[in-house]
Amino acid sequence: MITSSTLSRRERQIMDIIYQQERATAADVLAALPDPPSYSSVRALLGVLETKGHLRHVKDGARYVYLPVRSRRGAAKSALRQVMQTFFAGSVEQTVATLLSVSDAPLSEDEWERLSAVIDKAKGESQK
Amino acid sequence: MITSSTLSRRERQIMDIIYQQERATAADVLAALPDPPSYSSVRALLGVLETKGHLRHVKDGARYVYLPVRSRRGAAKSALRQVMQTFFAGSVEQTVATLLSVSDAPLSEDEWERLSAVIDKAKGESQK
DNA sequence: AAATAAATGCTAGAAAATTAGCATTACCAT
DNA sequence: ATGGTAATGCTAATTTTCTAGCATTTATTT
Repeated sequence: MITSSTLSRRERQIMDIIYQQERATAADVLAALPDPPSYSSVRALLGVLETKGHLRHVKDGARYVYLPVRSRRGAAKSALRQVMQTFFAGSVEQTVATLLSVSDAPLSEDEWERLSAVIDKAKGESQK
Repeated sequence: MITSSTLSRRERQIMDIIYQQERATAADVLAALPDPPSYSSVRALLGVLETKGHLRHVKDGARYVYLPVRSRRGAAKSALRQVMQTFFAGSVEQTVATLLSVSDAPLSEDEWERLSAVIDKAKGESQK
């Protein structure tokens, strides 16, 4: 299985950037990397990630645009599951509670509404 | 700042294990590591993590029990923030929605209750 | 079509992470 | 107290990761 814990430090940084941007060229990745290495290094790492099956690329004119092989949603679920297991002993409740304390700005009335709606909807789904 | 993206692969695995168990000896970590290396290797890595300031240890009889320097809650918040940024463009709402689809077993009536309570409580807090 | 710019393919070297071994020290049961 | 067990300290070697350079190919512009 492709779990983030098999990725090296740079590989993980790059995967995060590409998930965040959905798609990215070598130059995009370079621009977003902390302590950026050379352009060559970035390309080499993208090649490694492609070989390992985490990325694929499409051509856009002269250059490659890299895309994650795994869907964003799938990767997100794994990541959340991982955090939930590591820090909250698998408790959805605790995880949500902490999540609510994480956002920078307090949520607006509207956002609270939508959040409640999300919960109700999920609740409905689960009881079908 | 201590962000998980500065940790090497093994270091990250070890930190996860220790956060999950709250505290752990070298033997505990070894037992929990995937593709476990030798006992010596684990001890060496624990030493590195301690030098870098991520772990500390207390003595328990003959051996060291390692503890995270950073609080579990603090580390959890960072981890969640990171996932939220990477996969959900910072949207609490979307993150919660996905989180609800992650748990293995469907939530019980009771759990839904508590979840709603968590939301209401957080909502109350934010409006003080 | 040619010149230029910008991308890739490939290879090799440097740095960091990971591993293991051996000597030594600390604990515990008898 | 002492013999045995189980831990640590330290060091060195291997492996993996990370990096950069140069040759080549592809696209674009004039």
